[in-house]
Formats: sequence, structure tokens, C-alpha cells
Amino acid sequence: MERSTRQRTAIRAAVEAAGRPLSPQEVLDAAQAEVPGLGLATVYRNLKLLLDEGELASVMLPGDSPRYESAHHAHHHHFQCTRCQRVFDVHQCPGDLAGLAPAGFTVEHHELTLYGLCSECKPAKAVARRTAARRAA
Amino acid sequence: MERSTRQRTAIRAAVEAAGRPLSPQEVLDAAQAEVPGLGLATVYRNLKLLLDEGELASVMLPGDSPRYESAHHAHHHHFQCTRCQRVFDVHQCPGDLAGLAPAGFTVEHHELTLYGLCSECKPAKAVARRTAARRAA
DNA sequence: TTCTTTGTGAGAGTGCGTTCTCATTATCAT
DNA sequence: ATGATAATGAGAACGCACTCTCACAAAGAA
Repeated sequence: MERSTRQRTAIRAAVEAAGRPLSPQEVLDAAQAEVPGLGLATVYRNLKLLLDEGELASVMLPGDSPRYESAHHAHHHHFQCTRCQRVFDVHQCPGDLAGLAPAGFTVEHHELTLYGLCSECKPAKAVARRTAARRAA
Repeated sequence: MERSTRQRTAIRAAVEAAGRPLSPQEVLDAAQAEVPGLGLATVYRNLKLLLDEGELASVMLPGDSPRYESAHHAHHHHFQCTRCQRVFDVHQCPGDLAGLAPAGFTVEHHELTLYGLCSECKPAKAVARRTAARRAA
């Protein structure tokens, strides 16, 4: 039977607390605050377990390995920051995209990913630009 | 200087003729009709070359390795068949998705992927369903 | 035609995300 | 507290897409 371990608890908590999809490495980094010796294999094992139980959902983005987030979210999309690579939820959907498909095709579902700068990186980039300009002067 | 080989010509022609994004393996299969001994390494070498020259564009889809298509296409999106896994172009765009992002975020671009059955697989699936029903009876 | 050099095919090698192995640890029913 | 066994940590191993190596083939300038 399934046991309750500090590791499993920390992993579950890390993903739920993040409020955004995390990569296995990000989960490891976050959960190690709670369980310092935590290993990557344990993270993978538990992500798979929680996925099978339906507690987590995997999030696939173009050209990236899977991330994981709480499964208790309605249909939504994702935003990836082009600077820090972190992924955030977008709780809106353009909806009704069935009409875009070629004739004779049936649309079952869709994935939308927005790219740009997150609220933390937008100012960071502006600062970097100013710094570069100062160096050049 | 760059030479014109049967292999390169066949690879370029295969991608242009497909009219949809092809995986390296699909390119190999298609181009081998023209150059039977063609090797996978040559396909990768030439895809990279044509990419660098700006003749091809790479297409990333969630959870899949890159595909390649002609770069001479305006902004568009993609449709992946959930049965045959092939990818097709969708020449429309819901547009103006900047408003969907969280406050403080800047949207630079976006990727949209539709999933469903292509025109070839839709009838195939209906047939499979009828066959299964017959077996069950 | 000859020569230089780019391109090719085959298979070995690489990188990386993920899974497996196994000795050790820790949970929990008793 | 004790014992059965699930879970863990570390590192080896894996799978896959992709790139490199190298001997050989062939394009194209002379």
C-alpha cells in the first residue's frame, strides 16, 4: 500500500504551491527546501505516481520537455517567458477554433502557447538595455 | 563552394512538395523515392544547411521532435492528426492574443496547434469503429 | 580527363531526459 | 518495539534524436 513520506509530501506541495507548471528539475529545487537530500529519481517516481492518480497533469510545450502542474484546473493555456523560460498559466482561451482547420478535418482539442516577457523579466530586460547603452557610451 | 548533389536536390524537393511539415524520417522516406541509397545523416546535414540558408523553417509541436517546412509561408499554425500523427498547415489565425496574458506580461508571439482527425483518418476511424462493433456482435 | 575538394553512407558516438538497480532507510500494521 | 515491505538516493543504464568520423564517391574548375 502507498505510504506517506516526507519526500512525496514535499513534491506534492511544491507543485501545488508553484501555481504554474514546473519541470522535474524545478520541482527538485523547490522540494529540496523541505527535504534537503531529495534525489532526482524520487522526483520522477513521484511525478509519475501523482500523474497516474490524476492529481497532476503534464504540460507539453513546443520544443521543451514536459512540465507538471495540479490537475485541478479548468481548460487553460500557457505563457512561456523568452528570457527566464518559466511557464505560467493563462486562464483565458480564444475558443471555438474548429473553424480554422482545413475542410474535411475534425478538431478535437487545441494547445495555445504565448511567448514574451513575464512581469519579472520585463523590467530586467529594460535595465539590461540601459546598462548596455551606458557601456557603449 | 556549395555543390548541387542528387541528394540535396531530392531533400529540398521532398519538403517543398509535401506542402506540410515533415520529420527528418518522413523526409528520408520521401526522398528515397528519388535517391534509394540516401542516408539519414545526409538528411540531417541538409536540413540544417537549408535551415541556415533560410530556405526551410523548423516547426516545433508540443511533445514532438522538430519538423521542417518551406520558409516561404506567411504566419500560420498547425494541425496534428491524433491518429496518423501527421502535421498540416492551418492558414488562419485567431489573432490578437496579447490580451490573454496576465497583467504585466508582454506577448511577443504565439503558437497554436489544433488536434483531431485529418481527412484521411476520419473515414478510417469510422470504418474501424464499425468493424469493432461487428466483432463485438 | 584530371585534380581538388565537397558531399555522402554507415555506423559509432554524444547529450540529455528519464528509468532502472540495488543497498539502505523509513513507514506503518501488528 | 518488531517485522514486512514500500520508498529512497546514487549512480549506472537506457532510448532517442541527432552529430561526428572516416573512407569513399562525385561535382565542377582547369
